[in-house]
Amino acid sequence: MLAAERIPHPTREELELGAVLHALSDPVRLRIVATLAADGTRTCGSFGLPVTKSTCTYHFRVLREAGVISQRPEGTTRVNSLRRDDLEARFPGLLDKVLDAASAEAAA
Amino acid sequence: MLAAERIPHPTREELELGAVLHALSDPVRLRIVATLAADGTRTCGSFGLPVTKSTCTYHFRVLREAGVISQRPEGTTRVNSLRRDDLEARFPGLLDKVLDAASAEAAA
DNA sequence: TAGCAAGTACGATAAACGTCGTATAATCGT
DNA sequence: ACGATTATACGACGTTTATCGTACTTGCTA
Repeated sequence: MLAAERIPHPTREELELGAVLHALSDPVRLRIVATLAADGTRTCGSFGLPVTKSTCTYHFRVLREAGVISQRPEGTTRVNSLRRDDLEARFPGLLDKVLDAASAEAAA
Repeated sequence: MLAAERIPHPTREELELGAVLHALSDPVRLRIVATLAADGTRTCGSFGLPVTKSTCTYHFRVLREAGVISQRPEGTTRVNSLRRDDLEARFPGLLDKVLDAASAEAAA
């Protein structure tokens, strides 16, 4: 049964600014995105997030449904990656500035 | 009674990315910000927003408390303006990219 | 094949959000 | 002094959000 093969992702054209900004406005999710930006692809469990597994699932789903990340099943895990190209195509420069802002804030 | 003279605004240093992104993630508020960006300073009532007055008050308050706009009482109205400089100082380039993204989305 | 590890599904819950309506305050004109 | 205008305050309301715990599924591996 390869049902998990079909995890729904919005297309590039379907990306909505409001949903993206909302997805990025949560500290846990912003941390996921920043980690992913620095470090390529990661499984869900490898982030050391201060929340339970089910809450993780929830946050990854919010990010995926907003089109910020994509998830690909691989064995029992899911490999996450940033949808840099799609975000850049739809909202040029936005992701980078958010990431800059996040590290600027962390440095303060 | 000049109590209304002291509307609380966060300082530049107090701006938080999460709060700013959340403030910008609502369509009504994003429209307020876009209008303000295009048009300098405006009173609350002059936006033609599709919500009641009390909801307007609410949205302007969210934007002000996030540090996105400032409000200055003037007669019976409040004059709103974007806190461009503070946002730019704290999160360089962010506001412009969000505004670009908003108009890109509107054009699609 | 039996167990383990990684995630998901689902239900519960408390808090926050966006909206409204009504009532109130502050200021300007007349 | 009065009314009109502009906006806030407060309470209500239904919805969404972020969180958890428990139960389940899936695939690897010993």
